[in-house]
Amino acid sequence: MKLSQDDIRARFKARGLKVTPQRAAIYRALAETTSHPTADALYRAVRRRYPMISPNTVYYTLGALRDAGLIHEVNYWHDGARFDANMQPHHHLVCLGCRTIHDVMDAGLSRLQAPAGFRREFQITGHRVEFHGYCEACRETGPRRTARVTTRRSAPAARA
Amino acid sequence: MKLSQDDIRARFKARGLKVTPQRAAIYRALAETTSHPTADALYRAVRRRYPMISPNTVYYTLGALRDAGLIHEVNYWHDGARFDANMQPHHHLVCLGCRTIHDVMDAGLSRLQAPAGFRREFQITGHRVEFHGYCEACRETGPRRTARVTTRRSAPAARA
DNA sequence: GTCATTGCAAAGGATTTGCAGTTCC
DNA sequence: GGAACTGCAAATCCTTTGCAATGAC
Repeated sequence: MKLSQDDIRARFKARGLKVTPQRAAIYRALAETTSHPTADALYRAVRRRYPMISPNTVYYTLGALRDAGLIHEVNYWHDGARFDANMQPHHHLVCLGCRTIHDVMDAGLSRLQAPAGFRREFQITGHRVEFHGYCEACRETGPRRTARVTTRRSAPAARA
Repeated sequence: MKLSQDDIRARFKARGLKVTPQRAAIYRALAETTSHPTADALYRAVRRRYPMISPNTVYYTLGALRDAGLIHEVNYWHDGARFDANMQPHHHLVCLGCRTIHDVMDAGLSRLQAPAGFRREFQITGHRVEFHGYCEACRETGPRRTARVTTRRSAPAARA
């Protein structure tokens, strides 16, 4: 989506974000692609126009935009591959507070289909449903967020 | 799930995997938890019983178990946080070949509900559906796999 | 005996931190 | 003026690689 400088300015203001050239460039780059880039890819992209920009700024900014509700972090599970020996079809519920992952067995969810258009264009092999929410213990604490993007360091050690 | 040494042996054999103590320990640790641990968490867990085990072995073994179909890699998207400026409710289709992510707008998918039991126990804030498959270009090549676990290095640079 | 598997050591690379200087409001 | 933001440099830590030794079949 093409955005004017004023569009961006207005969106930032509406969320109480300071407007800086770097920040606008990062948001613009993300808004104009549908490729779901990583933070690093955005860093590289924006650096073409702002060679001085630092990784720090990109990571910090993405965290700020996310917390402001201007962008989505598509996958919270980027803290490393996660494994599961349960081979029955099932889905997951992730607590956004403590990041615990619960198994959801539900036959109905396993019968979902992608829209017809995609079924023609793609060979669909499966799907997965991920519910998000808060467990009882985390209900009051709200989302676990830092100013930065990732949660790797603060994720609880999985008990295996 | 509790597994006897023989169970494990049988499962490995059935898939043509060599049986080694380390390998069995890794699989056992994963089968006995529902916590969806990371590779690193499993490394730490198994190391308690096999202090000599190397990270290499754990990563290598997880890749082998996954390729053999004995375990699932729950989240392929562990190659870093990915972002999206599209704030309308939507879902995703991931090509398992080239890792491209496509947006799927479908109102029906957005109305899914978690099973009642979970709705009581959790405060559900949303959900996400992720379809997996192969785009036309990748249809013949099959899954992109290495012996190892991650795909970080080989993921295509997102165009932003 | 052969080949997959393992351990060790070291490299790689994305992400994070501290901090000082700068910019926006 | 003050708080938020930025850049720089360095550290961190998970993950990967090369290679030689080992062990399963």
